[in-house]
Amino acid sequence: MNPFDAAQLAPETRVTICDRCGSRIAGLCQPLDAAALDEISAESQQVVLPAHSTIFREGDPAGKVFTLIEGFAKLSRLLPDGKQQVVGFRFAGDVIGYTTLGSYPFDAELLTEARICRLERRQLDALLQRYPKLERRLLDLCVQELTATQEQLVTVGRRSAEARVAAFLLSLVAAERRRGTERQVLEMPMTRADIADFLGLTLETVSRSLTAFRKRGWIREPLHHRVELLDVAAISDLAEGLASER
Amino acid sequence: MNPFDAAQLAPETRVTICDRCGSRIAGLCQPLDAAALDEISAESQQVVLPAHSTIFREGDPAGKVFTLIEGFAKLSRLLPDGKQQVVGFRFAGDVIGYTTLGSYPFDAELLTEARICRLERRQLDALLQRYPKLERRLLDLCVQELTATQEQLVTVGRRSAEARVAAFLLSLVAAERRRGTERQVLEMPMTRADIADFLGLTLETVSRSLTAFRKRGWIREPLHHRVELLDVAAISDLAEGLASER
DNA sequence: CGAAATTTTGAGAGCTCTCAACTGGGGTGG
DNA sequence: CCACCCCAGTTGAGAGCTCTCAAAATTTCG
Repeated sequence: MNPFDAAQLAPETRVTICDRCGSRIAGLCQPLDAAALDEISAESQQVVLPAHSTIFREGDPAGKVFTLIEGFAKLSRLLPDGKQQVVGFRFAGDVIGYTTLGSYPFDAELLTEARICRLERRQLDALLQRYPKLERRLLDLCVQELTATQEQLVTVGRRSAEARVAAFLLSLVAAERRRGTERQVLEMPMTRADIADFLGLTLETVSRSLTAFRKRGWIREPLHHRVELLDVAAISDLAEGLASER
Repeated sequence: MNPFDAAQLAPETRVTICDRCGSRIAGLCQPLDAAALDEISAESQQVVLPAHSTIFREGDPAGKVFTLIEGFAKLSRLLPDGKQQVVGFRFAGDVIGYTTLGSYPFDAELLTEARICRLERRQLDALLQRYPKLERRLLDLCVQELTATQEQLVTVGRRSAEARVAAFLLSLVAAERRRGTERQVLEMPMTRADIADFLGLTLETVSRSLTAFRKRGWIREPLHHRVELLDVAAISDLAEGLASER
């Protein structure tokens, strides 16, 4: 099931370099010097996986840690009754699957084809011992994730349907900015259902909200899985809960 | 405003011991040896604050880190339109206000009178350098918080009103267990409004749910701010989204 | 080109919110 | 000491937002 266990890693795809991960993006290795990068590179592997691959499932033993070099991923939890809650989307540069728990607390699936750097958890732990800066970096990333998740809790708990979708669009802009590239047309590889499961809505409600934004001239979807924000101010006001007095 | 800046700390309240924090509860100092405890004790202070004190506010410079020794606290964020989202409750043993960001990302208020251990952030950072185990401990705590917040996201995003209240009651049991003490009658110092702001509901809906549980014989509220779960199985089933086939 | 998946749109139902009134307890001031 | 007020909680009725169910339109992909 797990593509990493499938031993289908052709030598060509097993690039042994990870020192480019942190070039423009804020990856795990960012604070490391050249020597440390060499060491971590020797122990990590890069692989390219097709869209919709499963990186790991909730409950799997948390034996590996991943960094998304290129592409998009979705982290989600499943309820007993089958409903899904997306706990976050991940973008190039993000670390996925680091936990001090024994098993992963959520599913991680790719939304697009992606390049991923993977590292054995016990090798990472050894590196943490050797490079204290790395542990600090991990802590920083965890605090950021925690803050983002709390922000998402505010969105889901206290905003109207349209305000949630507006906040989601703004989070795409923030992620784009975090990656350094600031394009007009954003990539939005998630389906309406993914967005709905992230925002605590149904896919129909998400669709209606996006249609409403389009009709108001706030957004444009020039291509499938692409969106351009034409009126960021209006979208921000809506996300903040201010009536559109504009 | 901030009680810690008010310099009203009488010498009596400035106990310089923190080495009892981690006795039965899982505080920050848990992994430290006696020597380290002595050092951290010298640099931290214990204070007792009355109920409803503000520990810090969202946006305040994050200059101190707190450990709740005894009592209950509420962490919340405020939306521009005045609505509040409680991002978590904190119990004895929990660390509050550690962030790598420059300022606190939420308000922290006491629900009850509480004993708190406080430490300058820069002193903590110095300790982190000296005791790597401490940094590891902080990372563990952050991962735990993150996992709990994601679980809360599932609750708020995907469960019905009664299921959310049921999940909240179960989280009280889990917190009680985490503290080591396992009593029948749980302390529940939060108001209906606090619970509502935690669950993304209104206080009326929370009240109606609790009344329904009481009428079904699932819970009992022998005193103000106390609750006893009489039918944990039924409450669990409801929280899981299973219809009460029981 | 055809099948499957995704998205859009519609109509009605239902869950939760909003607004409101009432109750009970605790503190305060006359 | 007691009346009063304020706050927390409860309960009720109606409104509204979002969900559910359904079908059509559109896009993707084999």
